[in-house]
Amino acid sequence: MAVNSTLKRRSRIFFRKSAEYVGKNILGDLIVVRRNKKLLAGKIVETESYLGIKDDASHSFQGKVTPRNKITYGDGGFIYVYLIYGKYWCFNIVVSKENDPQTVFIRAIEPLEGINVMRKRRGTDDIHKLTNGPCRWTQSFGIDRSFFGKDITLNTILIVPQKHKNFEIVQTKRVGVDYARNAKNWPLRFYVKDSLFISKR
DNA sequence: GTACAGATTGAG
DNA sequence: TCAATCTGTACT
Repeated sequence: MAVNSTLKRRSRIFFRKSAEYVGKNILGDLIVVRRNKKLLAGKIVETESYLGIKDDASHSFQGKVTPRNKITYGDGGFIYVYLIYGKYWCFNIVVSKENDPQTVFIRAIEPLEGINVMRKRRGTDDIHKLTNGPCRWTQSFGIDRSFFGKDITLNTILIVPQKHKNFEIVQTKRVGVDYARNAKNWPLRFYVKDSLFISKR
């Protein structure tokens, strides 16, 4: 995979679908980041969907708007990153259409290219600990506030669709949202069955 | 201006 | 099991 090549990628039309649809259908796809002549790539193996206004685990529950989450009310296909615990970056793709603030949270990746860069950034050689968590893979891929608002259909960061997906999808409740009253048990976490690269629990 | 929670991680 | 670490948000 060359740094400057044109890659087939998921389009605006795809990201205007629902969070459940996108969350399930990007499993097995590749995520590619190309910056500073470096190419990093991996297979998406775990996602969660957040349904927005009706979802009390979502940052935009009941139509709440803040400077931080405003972008989730915009068009699908843009990136929403936020800092958590003062040190980690969480990565989301805004999906659906304007004024419907649904998001897809990417929780884990299987590393494919740029593995030595990832090892250096993470400070470990263990390939299973580079990208098996929502803030671990962002660290490996160098995702930070500079990605906020980026268009995921352009060239810096993009999703490459894969045709042949020979795996089963496991669907469970989401991680770390027990504070949600109604939505905490909604089955909106999706992962590739038997993948060695999903987050623990 | 102050207070405080947090879609996690890593050490113990 | 539990503290790190600091921004965004809500409050005075």
